[in-house]
Amino acid sequence: MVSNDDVVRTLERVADLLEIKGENVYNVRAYRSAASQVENIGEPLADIAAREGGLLDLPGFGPAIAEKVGDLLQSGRMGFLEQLETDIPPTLLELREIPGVGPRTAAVLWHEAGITTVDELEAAIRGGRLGGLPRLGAKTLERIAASLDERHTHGVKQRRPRADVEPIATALVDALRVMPEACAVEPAGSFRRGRADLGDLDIVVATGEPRQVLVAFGALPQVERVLLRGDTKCSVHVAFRFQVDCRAVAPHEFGAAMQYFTGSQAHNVQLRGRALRMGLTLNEYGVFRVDGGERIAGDTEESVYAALGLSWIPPEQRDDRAAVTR
DNA sequence: TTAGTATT
DNA sequence: CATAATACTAAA
Repeated sequence: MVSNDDVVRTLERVADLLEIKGENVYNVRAYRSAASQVENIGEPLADIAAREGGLLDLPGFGPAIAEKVGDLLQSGRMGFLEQLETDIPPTLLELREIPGVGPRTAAVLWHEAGITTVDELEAAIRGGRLGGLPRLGAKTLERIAASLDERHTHGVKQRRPRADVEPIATALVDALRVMPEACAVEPAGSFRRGRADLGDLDIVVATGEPRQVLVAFGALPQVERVLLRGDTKCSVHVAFRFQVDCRAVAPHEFGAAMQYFTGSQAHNVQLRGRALRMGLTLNEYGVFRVDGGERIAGDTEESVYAALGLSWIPPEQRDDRAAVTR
């Protein structure tokens, strides 16, 4: 019995391999989009496939993907994926998990250096035989080496249960709120959306003195290490080497910044697509008219949604099912 | 100036 | 024909 989750994982694997293969972005996107549709369906795909219209009724499913998923549901296998896996070593997918190595770099390592596994990459870097590859300069190799070291000492970066993050989030937010320069402080990201597992924590601070606030943030007692600090953002590690990003924004941009940093990514893409269809553009600084560039919203989250003709959507519902299209 | 990666 | 926008770094 092939579950919907199995289908999602298979489609995503196909997309990842196609991406390394260098397939055109729309083709890759089609598989990702089909996967995300399946994620949001409560009903077993096998039932949908069995009735009239079948899988073609699903948004994001055309004849090509419907046929391949049909194979998978019937036989538990997808010939197309198996063929891809013979063309492209699937171990390349593990390379992509190294920070700084994306699909293009994985492809270069494979084609130009015959590297298909993390171990081979490590050996090649230590042996200094990765010089002169296209787009792989000294700095980039250094960064990859550092990522590999981090992987050895601390393992692969893992998500934390919400209960682990909650106390530290509260402490950091409270500490920021005490600062006189901070006009408003709110956690954003997946934390604000109420997710159970968190990859990192985003905190947005409205302030007229970003530098002061970010320096003070980096000096808080909960902070174990400052990863980077600029004029708009300070990234740190707290306990468990959990990453927290503090973002300083101008007070009148707080609403747009909260909207952007709360996400989800899929939700932001939908909102921005809707904005374009209305002759508007949305970014983390506000809502603007495409022609003229006049700013029409962004002080508050409500104003952002209102400018797009929507009522405010609770963060918990900001996924790709939120009704923002049309 | 362009490419690639990362971020929501 | 086809889902957004921005920031940053390194390479060329």
